[in-house]
Amino acid sequence: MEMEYTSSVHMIMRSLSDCGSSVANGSEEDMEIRKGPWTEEEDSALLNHITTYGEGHWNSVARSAGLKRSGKSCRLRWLNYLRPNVRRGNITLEEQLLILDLHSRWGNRWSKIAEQLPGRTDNEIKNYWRTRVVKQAKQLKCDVNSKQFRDALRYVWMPRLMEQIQAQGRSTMCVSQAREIVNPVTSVSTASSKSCSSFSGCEQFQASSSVSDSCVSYYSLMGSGSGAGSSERVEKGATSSSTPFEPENGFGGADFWTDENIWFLQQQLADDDHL
DNA sequence: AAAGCCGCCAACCGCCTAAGG
DNA sequence: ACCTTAGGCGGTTGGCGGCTT
Repeated sequence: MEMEYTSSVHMIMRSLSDCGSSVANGSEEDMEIRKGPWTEEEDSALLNHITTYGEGHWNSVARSAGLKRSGKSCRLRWLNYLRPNVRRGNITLEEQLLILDLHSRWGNRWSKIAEQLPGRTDNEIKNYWRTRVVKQAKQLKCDVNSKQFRDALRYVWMPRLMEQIQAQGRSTMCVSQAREIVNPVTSVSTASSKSCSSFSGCEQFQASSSVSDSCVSYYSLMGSGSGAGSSERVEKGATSSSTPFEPENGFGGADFWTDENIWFLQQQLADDDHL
């Protein structure tokens, strides 16, 4: 990989010197930096260039690919869209669970979280968090950073998510593993309505900590760590993607934050207030 | 059918850090 | 040691499309 990168750099430098004169003699107009949505032509120019010379040295890439874009813009377009194995479309329940869990551990470290979800970009995870989770926090009149909301996520949402995952009839091995770790005494299927009916008294969860570990191991168990091998690109608006998680019935992409679940959580928060 | 609203997401912006001169 | 540049990251925004009235 490292060697590949080095040789790519070399090739870029060479291609740069090839087109250097045209850049040097370019008019002011040519130097204008384009902004806004990328065109198909730009995409293919960037893709072709990276396919040939490799990634990195983005300012050089922008110039030598003949793009009137900033290096940053090229990098972002590559990472978030053109890169092979980028997955777009609905975040699966399992991914939601993992995001919630990792966020509880690492906070807004989006790129770090994204590393644990192969094919997902930090941008997508960040968007998910802001458009779904933060929205729900507002709806619940909670500060997203408050202990109350964090506890709600950990002791109510996450077990509920696991229930729903289980309800899909998939990943039973992992869910049972997670159940063991989350609550060695009480099964999660009852946890959401009993042991998690109040956040107080759930300290043993914190002590035993980790849904995280189970999530991560779950993810690798399901084979996502391999990079999935699928390099198809999903066009804007498309929701399908061939992921190890996606059930045939399409439920995997379903939004967990349903009215029913919000109502449920509100009940839990209300109960908690009364204690 | 049209207008207004809202949610989602692609892309930009600004800041920070590391590397190189 | 300092300055400059590039890359990376998180926050923010603008536009598009779908939904509601």
